[in-house]
This record gives sequence, C-alpha cells and structure tokens, in this order.
Amino acid sequence: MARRPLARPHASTTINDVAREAQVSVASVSRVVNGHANVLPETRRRITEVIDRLRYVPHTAARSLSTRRTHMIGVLLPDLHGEFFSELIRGIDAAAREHGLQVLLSSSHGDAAEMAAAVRAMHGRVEGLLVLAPQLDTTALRELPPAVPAVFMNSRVAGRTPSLAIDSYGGARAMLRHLIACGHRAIAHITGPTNNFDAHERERGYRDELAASQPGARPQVVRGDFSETSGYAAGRALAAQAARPDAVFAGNDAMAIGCLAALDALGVAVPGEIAVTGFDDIPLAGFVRPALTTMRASIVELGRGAVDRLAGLIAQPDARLAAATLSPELVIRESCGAKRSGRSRAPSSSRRPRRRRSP
Amino acid sequence: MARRPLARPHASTTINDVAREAQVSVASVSRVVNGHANVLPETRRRITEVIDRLRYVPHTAARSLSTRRTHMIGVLLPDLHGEFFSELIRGIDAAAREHGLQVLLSSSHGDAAEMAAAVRAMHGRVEGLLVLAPQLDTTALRELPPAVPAVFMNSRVAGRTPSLAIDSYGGARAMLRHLIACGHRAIAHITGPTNNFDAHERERGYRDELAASQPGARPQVVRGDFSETSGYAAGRALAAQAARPDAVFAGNDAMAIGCLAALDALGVAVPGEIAVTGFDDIPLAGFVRPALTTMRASIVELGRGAVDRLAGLIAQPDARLAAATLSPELVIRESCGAKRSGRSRAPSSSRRPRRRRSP
DNA sequence: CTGTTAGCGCATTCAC
DNA sequence: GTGAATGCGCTAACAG
Repeated sequence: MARRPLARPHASTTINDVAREAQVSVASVSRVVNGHANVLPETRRRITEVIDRLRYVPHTAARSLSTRRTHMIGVLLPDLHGEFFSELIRGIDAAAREHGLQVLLSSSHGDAAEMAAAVRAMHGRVEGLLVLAPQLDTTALRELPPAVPAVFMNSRVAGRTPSLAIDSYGGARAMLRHLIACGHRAIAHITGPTNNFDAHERERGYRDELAASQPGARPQVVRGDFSETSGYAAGRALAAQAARPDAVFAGNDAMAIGCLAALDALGVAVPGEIAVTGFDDIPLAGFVRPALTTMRASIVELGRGAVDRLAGLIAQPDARLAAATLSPELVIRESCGAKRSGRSRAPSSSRRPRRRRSP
Repeated sequence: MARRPLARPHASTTINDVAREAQVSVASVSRVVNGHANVLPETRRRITEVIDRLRYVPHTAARSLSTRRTHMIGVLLPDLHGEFFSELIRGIDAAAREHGLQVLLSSSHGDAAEMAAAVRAMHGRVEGLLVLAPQLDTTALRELPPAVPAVFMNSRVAGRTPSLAIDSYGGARAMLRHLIACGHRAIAHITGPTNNFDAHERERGYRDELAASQPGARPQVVRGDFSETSGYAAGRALAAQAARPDAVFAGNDAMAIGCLAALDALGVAVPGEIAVTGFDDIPLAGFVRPALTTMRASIVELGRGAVDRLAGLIAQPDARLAAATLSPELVIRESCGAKRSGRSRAPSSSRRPRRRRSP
C-alpha cells in the first residue's frame, strides 16, 4: 500500500481533511470532536464549521484502536421465540442506549458449542457480554474469556459471576399458595423442557410449596416443553387420568393456553371443573377465554437490569455484585376460579397500553 | 503516549507477540492467520502452534482500520412487539451468520428522528443497513448516508432503493375473496394504525377487492392500532352497529383475537353470527376458540431475504435489485365459517414444531 | 491554547 | 517464501 494505495472502498473525509481545511492541526480537531475544553472559541467555531461542511464523522475503528474502547456489548441468546425475546431485547436496547452502548446481537444458539463460537466471533469487538443461557449445562460457559465482564440472565452459574434472574422458584410457590387458597387440592403441574433452568425452578417451587402446604399430597407432573402444542397434549392427558386434578399450574402461558384449548375441546369446564394457571403474563393471556391467571414477570426489567449491571461492571471490573433476582407478580383473572368482586368482563390489560405485532 | 504508554486496559497478545515467539515476521503471521498460501508448511506449523499456545485472536478494530471492512450490518427496527419481532430477528440472525456478518441491533425507534440518530451512531461501523420503517413518513430516511448499501423492509420507499416486503395488499385481497366465497356479504375491516405501511396496504386490499367482487358494496371500516385492546373495542363497536356485519377482517391476528374476546363477552356466536379473520398467523392463532383463519406471512423469510439482498449489495454496490415481495398464504381454520371436510379438532399448527416463550 | 509526533494492531506492498 | 517498511484514522502525551 506504499506507492499507490488501492482505491479506498468508502473513501470518506478524515480528520486530516478537516484539519487542513480549517488550517489547524489534527489535535485541535480531535479536541473539538471529543468536547475538550482547551480550544479557543474562534478556533472551535472554525473547526465545527468545516466538520459540518465536510460531513466529517470520526472513523470508529480507528478510534477504537487508539482508545481500546468499542462501546459495544455482545448479547448472546438461545433459540428463543415470541414475546419473551422481544421484550428482553426491548429492555436491553433501551438501557444500552442510555449507557451509550451499542448492541451486537447473536441469537439462535441451540447448544453451548454454538454459543462458544459466537463468543469467539465477538472477541475484541465488545467490552462486555450479556448471556442468557437457560440450559442447565453451563460447563461450556466456562470457556468465556475471563477478561471480559459478563452478566448472566436466568442461568445457573457456578462461581460468583454477576447474574440476574426472574425468581421462577418464588413465583411458582406464590402461584401454588394462591391455588390452594382458592380451595384447590389436587394440583397438577405441566413442566417446561428438561434441562431448562426456569422450567426446573418452577417445578421445584411447585413441589416444595405443595409439600409445605399440603404435607402428604402427591405431586402430579406432566412433561411439556413450553410450547402451546405440548400444553395441549398435557391437557388431554390430565383430563383423561383417573385421578383428574382440580387445578393445573402450567410452567408458562403458552402451555396454559394450549391446555385451555384441549380442555375446551374435551368439554371440560374451566375453571369450574379444572382451574388452569400459567406463568409469564404474555399479552394474550388476558384475551383467551377464560382469561388466564398467571405470574407476571417483567422481562423488560430483566434486560434493562442486566445491562445496568454490565455497564457497572465495565466501569469497575473489580466490583463484586451479588446475584440479584426479580420477583414476579400474581395476576388474578378468571381461569383460577377465584371469586372476583369486580363485575367488568373487559380483559384486564391495564398496563401495556399498546401491543402490536405487525410492523 | 510517547514515553510511558498508559497501562493497556485489556492487554492481550498481539501479532507482534506471536511473531517474536515464533521467530518470524508479523507478515508471515498475518499470512497464516488469513489463510494465504505462500508460507512454508514448517513455518506455518510453528506459527499455528504459537497462536494456539498464546491464544492469539486478531484485534478486530485494527483489522478493520487496515482493511476498511467491519463485517457488520446494522439493523434498524421500530418499536416492535411480540412474535413479529422475534421471528424477524431469527431470520436475520441466521442469514447473517451464513454470510459471516455480525448484527448490530438498534430497535425501539418511535420516530424518524430517533432512527436518524441510530444511523449516525452506526456510521462507520457497519457495511450495510437493514431497515424496517413501517411509518408512512419516510422522508427522514433520506438522510441515510447514500454511500452505505441499505435494504428496506415493509416500507414505502421513494426512489429505487432495494426493498423487500410482505405482500399485505395481495394477502388482504385473497382473504376477502375467501370470505366472499364463504358466503359472507357484509364484511367489515379493522385497520392497523394510521401511518403504518402494512396497515395501509391491508386496508387498500380490503377496499379494492370489495369493490371488485361486490360492486356497490359499502366498505365498513373501524380504526384499530394492531393491539388486542383495540381489536376488543372494535369488536364491541361492530356488534353494536345497526348494520351489523356478518364477517370481520382484522388487520392482524392480535386485533382479531381481541375482537373474538369482545364478541364472546357479548354472546355473539363466531363464526355463526359473525365470522372473524386475521393476518399474520401468530403461533397462538390456532389455539384460540374458535381457531383463527388468517394469512400466514413468513417473517423469518422476510428477515432472511433482506440479509441475502444486503449481502449481495455489499458485494456489488452497483447491482440494481428490483423490489421483491413475499406472498402470504391463506390458513383456513374455524373462525371464518368455511365448511371443513376434516374432523379433527386438534389445533392445526403443523409447521412450527416448537413454540416457546420462557427462556 | 496549539502543533508535532508516536504509537494502537494489522494488512500489504516491495525487495530480497 | 520471507521480512522490513508504510499507512489505515485517531488519541494523547509532550513541547512550545
């Protein structure tokens, strides 16, 4: 590239062009661009004028090379679907913007190996990592370069890596207490996928609260995978059983809705014969019939909180934040059979003013 | 930085370290790293060994500075919710990975000004832009630096910017033809938000097909905003009208489901008294009662196709791709009142094997 | 307050 | 086949 530099692909104006045009040194231009104080008003004005006129924009890579800062964080997500994904990103994006961080996204990771590859690809471009690894198997996460700060969401992390999670365990116990308070005795549970952290925590909460509140009661568990279809199948199975439960706590709303559809098809009254509840409070939860009682977890806050923590960690790498937890909130609608004092049949979607899907 | 360079923040091994350790020049290391042929097997072996041992990873910024390539594309999204968002990202991410591109995401743009700011922040870091700008007002998009290749999705773009879109117009007409074929005459429409490209196209399709198939028929339109709540309100309004329609074509599934809930609350039989259809085919569409007839649009393909086009554009900036379109497909379930030959009541969610929400 | 200059880490000519 | 040297665009010492 010595003699005849190959035609620069996107030849754009550099700091040198500005300096020459404004009759100053690149140092002064740099100072103005970075908002340093030590520049004469007149000089600053002249430089600013040229910058505007030439539409000069600092070259990011060059700046990074010099400052060792990229202002980017990497976000590693598994193969996620639906509302959870979008709300998480929404929270992450908003918080990142506030911190002046850009988001390098890598989603759709089926397994830990893929995730490791993604991490490698991000090496050097990001100042921190945000990872959602619901797989119980987190051994592969150990390969993360220890140098870069990382925050784990809804993951079981060995060691004291700073993490943040929805309190699935506590939420499940709360839901069970509610069902029991409603008078239900035989309460079944539809689980999420095996090897999923939250699914595991919710099941554990179900079992523990059952054992605590109804000593001797036998847990009744059907395996699902968080999909509507699996909830549908579970609903059929449960309704057909000899010991038919009088309440079903599904591991998430999607399965609860699938279960509802199955019971409806079978002519089983909900909540009359069997009560059904979910977890997550997806936007549609208030619009199915009967409206779904569920635990509301603020996914937006999960994403936002994770970024806040990561930003703090980037600023102070030595800071030792303890793991934190977000408590879900019980949302009582109709499917649980709780007697309600209100008389309105309008769906309760007080929060979330606008819910759109189409672009 | 002349005398005593400040302690490098994330001191990591550089190409120089490798060169020194392997007793070669940085040029050879560079050749090996970039897979050039002209390196002796023995030399290559030695270098490779050192690279592994030192865990050397090329510094991205430095490489970018020198090559003028970042291998990143910017994705600009509006304030999106739900399934649409996640599927779009899924498609984008998968395709980007195939093309060896990283995704710099920036979402939650309420208006064009915010989007312009996001573009500015990405300037220089991305080789191309993917933008979803459903706002009808695209004047602000003109500010995009013309130098960087861009692909627009579901947007009305003046000029011949390469774009890709779901054929909302054609889909709406197809849906209307279906409703008419089912014997419905008074067909109402619930629109999406004003100033939204797809909402506009669907309404246009509704009006055009109505005029074409039933000359003289009077269009009956209620304004919605793509949210379940607005669909609920529209359903109430429609049911209360003197000239009650016998079919309702909602601008998207969320509103259709809201409408369904309203009619259920009012005791109006669906599809008996009023048929209801939607647009999008969200995963839950098959699980509400009655199961929703809708138009299936492959959002994943939208994202994937957009990235493919962008990658092509980056490779050949001069290439003039024409705008392309993705045709949605009619999915007939129960809510439209079509007589069905099958006898299965199981939800039809043949495709989409797994649908999860929770992490 | 301003200019000069030395790197940041890497790719790439051009001699050898 | 290999190495020495140059420049990518910018920041931050340092000298003036």
